[in-house]
Amino acid sequence: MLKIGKLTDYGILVLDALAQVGAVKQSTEELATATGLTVSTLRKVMKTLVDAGLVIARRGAHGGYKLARSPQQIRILDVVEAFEGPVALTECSQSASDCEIQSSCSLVSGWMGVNELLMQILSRVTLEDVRQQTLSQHLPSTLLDANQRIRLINL
Amino acid sequence: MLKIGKLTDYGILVLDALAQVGAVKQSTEELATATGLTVSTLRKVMKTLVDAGLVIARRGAHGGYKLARSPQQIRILDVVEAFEGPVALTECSQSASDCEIQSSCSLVSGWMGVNELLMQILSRVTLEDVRQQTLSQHLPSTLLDANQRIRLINL
DNA sequence: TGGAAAGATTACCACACTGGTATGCTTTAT
DNA sequence: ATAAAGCATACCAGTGTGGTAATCTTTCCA
Repeated sequence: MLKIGKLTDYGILVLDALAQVGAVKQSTEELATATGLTVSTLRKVMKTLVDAGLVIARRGAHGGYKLARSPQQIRILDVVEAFEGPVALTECSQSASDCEIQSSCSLVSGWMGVNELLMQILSRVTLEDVRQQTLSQHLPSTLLDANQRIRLINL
Repeated sequence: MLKIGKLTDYGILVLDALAQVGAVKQSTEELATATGLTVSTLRKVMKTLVDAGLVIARRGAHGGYKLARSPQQIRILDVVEAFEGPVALTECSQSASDCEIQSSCSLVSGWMGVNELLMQILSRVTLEDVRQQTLSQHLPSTLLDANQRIRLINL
């Protein structure tokens, strides 16, 4: 399935909600109703978002959350890495040292390339792109045919 | 971490081993020693590979496995989908109907775009690419800078 | 034609991870 | 001082993954 976790998805959801209201601070309660998440779950999400520096929190009375920077400056990669850790398709792409299966090591650099490609994609898509749904319009599947592989890779 | 499962990794490993010997059939035992996997684990991997039509099996005495087609014709996407099922970053990208959290639905088409992008990448990288490690040479990270986002997306 | 070689099928289990929830602590404005 | 609000921690159930074994079926060949 190659999926991201639900928490990551929730993270985007929250960021979207925060982007919607601009610079206004939002409390946990407000975000809960805006996103449909429970307060408990939200807390966990917010912690990750704050730790990653994507959201700024203000404690105490009249506190709340707001985006640390504009939606155009928030890369999907940042969000994914905040929740899932470093993008590493295989164990080896993460720490090249502790390979259990020796023979697989010959393939490591091949996987690294794929990994790199995916990261390039995720780092080029921003929260704003996802919010505005611009990607799907720009990407009819007929637009890219098999001949364009080299161009895509060499860009 | 956004990782693929170990079994998927093993799958690539096996395909690599099969590619190495060309048209010669390989038995489970031979593949086990070639890959460093146990026979039991291999059996599970082989079933998936055969079911997906990536590998052809011949039963009975003097049986064995061989690639169903050339490494250039085996897309990484095929392998990933064989082991992981359809690529779907979020639940919604898979079946748009059963959205639990209503508000998230506004973001679905945004995610679909990202999903589509990833699939495009994975469908353009072949087993041969990974084996020859051509990707990493073609992809110094300096080659793609932030300005090229639009070009990548519109390609 | 029977036995050996080889793949196919099924089932089971331990472990880790994810998602969800609750409980209590610390900070800050008024 | 007190209430509002975020922070930290811990716990638990369900699920998925990876690993392994036991048994069945097919095919070749002596």
